[in-house]
Amino acid sequence: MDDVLTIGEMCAAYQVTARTLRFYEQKELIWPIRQGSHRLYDRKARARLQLILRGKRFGFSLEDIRQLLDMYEREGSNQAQLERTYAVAVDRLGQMVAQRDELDLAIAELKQELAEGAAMIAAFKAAAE
Amino acid sequence: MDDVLTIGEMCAAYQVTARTLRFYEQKELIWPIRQGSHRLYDRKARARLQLILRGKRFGFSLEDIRQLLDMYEREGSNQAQLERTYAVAVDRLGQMVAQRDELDLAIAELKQELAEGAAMIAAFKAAAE
DNA sequence: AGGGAAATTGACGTTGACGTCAAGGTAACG
DNA sequence: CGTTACCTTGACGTCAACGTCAATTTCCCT
Repeated sequence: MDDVLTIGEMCAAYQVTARTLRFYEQKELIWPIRQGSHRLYDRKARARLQLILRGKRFGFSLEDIRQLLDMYEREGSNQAQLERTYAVAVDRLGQMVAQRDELDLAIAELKQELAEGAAMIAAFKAAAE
Repeated sequence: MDDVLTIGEMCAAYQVTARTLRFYEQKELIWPIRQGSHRLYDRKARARLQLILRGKRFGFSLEDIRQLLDMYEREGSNQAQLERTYAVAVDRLGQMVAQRDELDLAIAELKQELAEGAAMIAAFKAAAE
């Protein structure tokens, strides 16, 4: 109990499967310690996993996340890289807002159709002649 | 010019590729007229395509759309089927709302991080130790 | 020492919605 | 009649993010 978790404990703790953890490792998103052939996840690895899961909630792809993590792992205080990271985040935010607006629109439309009588029914009826 | 469009004209008119149209046909979403081996899209086919594209904007899967279209093509005024269609739409609306709420939350979080200084920067720095 | 639980690597499978050739058929224009 | 543009079918490829075996180790407990 040296502040490291086995893969099974990680699964329980973060609600992910072992396959997922190995997959992230293969994709170079995380590097657990090796004790023999077994994996052990220390604080750093767990912090990275948290960020990965967080990034996913924000809708970043795993590749986006890898790049973001890499930028910081490599040369944290580099101003240029810092700005690029910021830009990536702003960009993603823009996408998210756009996506939400579209979704809002679609929701409003669908709601109205449902209110107007019968879902897409009127529309579908029209198509069926 | 008998109120039918060739596949190429359809592509231009609806901003889809020929592959997409053939794919929809293969999935039994649309049935263009055949003139020899060539396809011709009449008003009905075009109406169906519009509905398909519309359904996609609502986030329905092609399979959902096929089922919805089928229900109405087959026996439009069947009360049971009508209710099932309605239920599908309500269900989908629920999903959309849930998705939007999640998105709103994520947007708020990301915005705050950006405001707090440096995107996911603080977080990523922490992970890099 | 034995035996079940937990881990390992490797490799192929899945899902959805098409993309991308390849190898022709056909139709319209001059 | 030729050529060029458009169309056809068929089949395999792609992308993301894992799932699902299978065949072995390795660990922990009694």
